[in-house]
Amino acid sequence: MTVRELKKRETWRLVHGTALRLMTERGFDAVSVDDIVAAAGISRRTFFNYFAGKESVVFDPDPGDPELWDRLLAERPAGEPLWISLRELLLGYTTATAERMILQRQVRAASPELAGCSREVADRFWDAIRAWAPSNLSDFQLDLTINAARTVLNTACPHWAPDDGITGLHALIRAGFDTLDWTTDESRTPVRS
Amino acid sequence: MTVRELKKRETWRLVHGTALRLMTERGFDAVSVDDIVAAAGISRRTFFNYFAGKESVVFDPDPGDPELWDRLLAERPAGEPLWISLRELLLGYTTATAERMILQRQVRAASPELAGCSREVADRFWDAIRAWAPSNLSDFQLDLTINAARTVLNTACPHWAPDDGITGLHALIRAGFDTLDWTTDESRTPVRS
DNA sequence: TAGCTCTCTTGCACTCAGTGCAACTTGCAC
DNA sequence: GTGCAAGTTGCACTGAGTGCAAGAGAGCTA
Repeated sequence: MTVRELKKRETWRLVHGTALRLMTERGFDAVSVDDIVAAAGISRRTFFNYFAGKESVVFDPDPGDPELWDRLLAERPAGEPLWISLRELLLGYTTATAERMILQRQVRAASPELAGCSREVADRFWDAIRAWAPSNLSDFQLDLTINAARTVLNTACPHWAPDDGITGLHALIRAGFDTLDWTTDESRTPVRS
Repeated sequence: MTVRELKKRETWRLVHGTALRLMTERGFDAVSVDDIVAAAGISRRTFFNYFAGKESVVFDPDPGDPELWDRLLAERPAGEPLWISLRELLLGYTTATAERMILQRQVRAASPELAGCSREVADRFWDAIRAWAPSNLSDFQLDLTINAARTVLNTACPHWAPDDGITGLHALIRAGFDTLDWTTDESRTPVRS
């Protein structure tokens, strides 16, 4: 890891942390990009080098996350039903990033304007899963299965009281996967070979 | 229907139609609000009286839709499993608004920038459904069920070739509801009494 | 360590979305 | 017709996001 890469990662986390702190205090709309860059001590233009927009600062994955995704995907045993894999991936991811999940939840609590914004977990994570998932499904069915998992998380988050800690979220995720479970019909349970 | 209400409805449809035509030709980002109001012959400020933002002009429900929702909800027989009701509601809604669905699909085809924007059917429609749905479910399970139906539609739309007409979309919706079907386990099939 | 190069940062000027306000116009009721 | 309420418009403003060109700093090589 070169000095440059290290600095970039540090700056990313500085800006990210600063922004989420301010937004937890005042709400998303009440914090301008100028507020963030002033508090973080960088220029306005640099902010947009790191983040495509103001929403990205809340929802983009940590620069270290792709490594985590690879590890989580590698841990899934061959032959596991896809629906179970998805559940375990989400549980693993939310465990490893519990601190961020709670922060994001607090920003949302302070920012009703973010309501319709389902991006709890980065798109790129779902893309990685889609590329990894078994191919014995049509494109449509694969997208549908993955989007259903996404929906479990997106539905669980607003019902989650972050005071309960990350285990509260986990309970909702498990309940959601159980509710939508379609592994009861063995004949259409997709599995990785 | 007073003259005022009639004019409002006409203006709404004029602006909506003009905007979607321009966006189909050039793409969402390449059409500015100034372009729309110039083509529709209204003032910039009036545009924002009708629509909360540029996205709203694409995704807001037609002023006549709430009437349609009421009719569709009233048509569902008592005792029908919720999952089936949701399927039929979506089929009914997309049939009645086929023309708009196709237009929206074309705008999306011309506007990759709208990709992450799952709003095929207005939030207010889902709110109406949530208020109507059976109460023998926890809040979480109800939200999850409704969001799962939403996910079927949101997943179906990008897989839909609008050249196939609305029946192409219907086939995908049916297939999606079948894939996620959890009425196979009778004991947890929610039903309206 | 001097010098070259490539990356990242910054300031500036610009476009466009969205809002508050006050003046004006038009439908509607009495 | 007069008066009120609803709808429209122009204007001036804030804030997000972008293109560009100049400058600062990292990293490599001799």
